[in-house]
Amino acid sequence: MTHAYEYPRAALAVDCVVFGLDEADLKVLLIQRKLPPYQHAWALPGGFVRLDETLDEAAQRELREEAGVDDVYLEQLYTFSALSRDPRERVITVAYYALAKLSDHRIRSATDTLGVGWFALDDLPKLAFDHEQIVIRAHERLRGKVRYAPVGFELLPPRFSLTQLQRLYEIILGTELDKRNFRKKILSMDLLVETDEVEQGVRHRAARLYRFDRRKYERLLKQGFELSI
Amino acid sequence: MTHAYEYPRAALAVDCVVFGLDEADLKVLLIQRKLPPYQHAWALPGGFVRLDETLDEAAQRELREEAGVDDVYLEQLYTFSALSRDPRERVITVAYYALAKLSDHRIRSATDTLGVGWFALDDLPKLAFDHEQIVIRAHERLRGKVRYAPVGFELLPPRFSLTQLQRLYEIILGTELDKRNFRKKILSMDLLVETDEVEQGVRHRAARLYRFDRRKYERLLKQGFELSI
DNA sequence: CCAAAAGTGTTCGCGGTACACCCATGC
DNA sequence: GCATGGGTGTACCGCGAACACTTTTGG
Repeated sequence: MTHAYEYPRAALAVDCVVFGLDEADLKVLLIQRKLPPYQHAWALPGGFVRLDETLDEAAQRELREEAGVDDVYLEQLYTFSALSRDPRERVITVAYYALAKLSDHRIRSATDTLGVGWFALDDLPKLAFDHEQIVIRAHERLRGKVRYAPVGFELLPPRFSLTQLQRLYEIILGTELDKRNFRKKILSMDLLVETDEVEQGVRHRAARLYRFDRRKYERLLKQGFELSI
Repeated sequence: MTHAYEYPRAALAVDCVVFGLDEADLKVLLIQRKLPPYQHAWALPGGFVRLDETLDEAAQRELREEAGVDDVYLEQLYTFSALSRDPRERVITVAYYALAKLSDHRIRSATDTLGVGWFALDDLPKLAFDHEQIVIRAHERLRGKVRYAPVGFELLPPRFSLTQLQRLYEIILGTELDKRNFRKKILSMDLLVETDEVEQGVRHRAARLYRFDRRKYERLLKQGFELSI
């Protein structure tokens, strides 16, 4: 038997919502489409899945090829299947979201795109296909996840100040947090290690830098510890 | 243009983990395969997606056709894409999980299955394909979700006793709960309405029955209320 | 009257929250 | 010396946790 199923098949794609964080905003990486449909419109990086790769691999490949993004935290989000989400034909897309350290990425445009850019989440251009919905879903997931899993660190450099970390939570959760309470809580979890470095190039007192102790977190996880912000 | 993409395509399927709850156990609905591969093995209900239906529709249709299950809470879980998860050819499957009221369902077997049955989650037979992994993932999701969303009620009859509800949480979370604390907490949320009915046919004091006030829950949600068990 | 489960309150300790001032540094 | 953000402690309150006995009902 060569085919389990001989009916016409939908095409299968992946699309990625790559988040990045700067001083003030959560940003999303978009590419500008070179070809129809939605020619010249901004869209999520993504493309069709090949027969010899898993979905995770397809997502990573597309990020690399289309945006020059590599080595990011990547997680499957949801599979979108509305009947006419692609005007050409039936295309079902498995959406992923990724967390990138903005500073890391010399993002670049690829051959089948016009450009690549970071856009503030609350000021996105009009997007191709159902990509706006996908971004909304990704944001919801990130908001939920950041509270009980240590994913926020993926958006920060390896060494960061407590103020940076607090701002991360404030931006993602959309709430203000009390500085003293935040520090007490975060430090009491005992998952941050104080380094001997301080912030550079600021014109006020430099903040101490910390790093996240992933090993310790994994150890605590196995003992039933549950992170919660 | 008829095709966005002319390369060979993976087949796309859906598979459903249907949970049900009895006095003592969380159960999963399985069907016995009539045809190869994995002939006679137990498997999740599921099948290939048609071009004219969304994934949600495909999942509902398969549940109806293969197991006679209708009108259940259904939620997309994860898309599985390991290269040789199906020995015939490349098949990617979108997994769903469903919550059914055990009493409701006169489950029945369909023409391309040998039988249908409920199996205790911690005593499953060997399953076809990667279905065991899918079940594990579904269970994790249910455990997580039940604590901050009112999905447990989907497993209970419309009117239930507090003891039934407590047992539900104990079974899903795998922990014992204190009766007095549980009642205090649940009732303080003010989401259960006391009915004037009591349990029938027990040979001890009959428990009062409650129902979940979904309207009120939706109203509170909009006001920023967050359920938490 | 006996077995079985329903139903009910109080105490204690911890963790969340509210809140304001001094300190270090660069310019 | 001034502007800017870094860094710190305490008091209060509410919620979760621990814990045992009486009541109701059917058989």
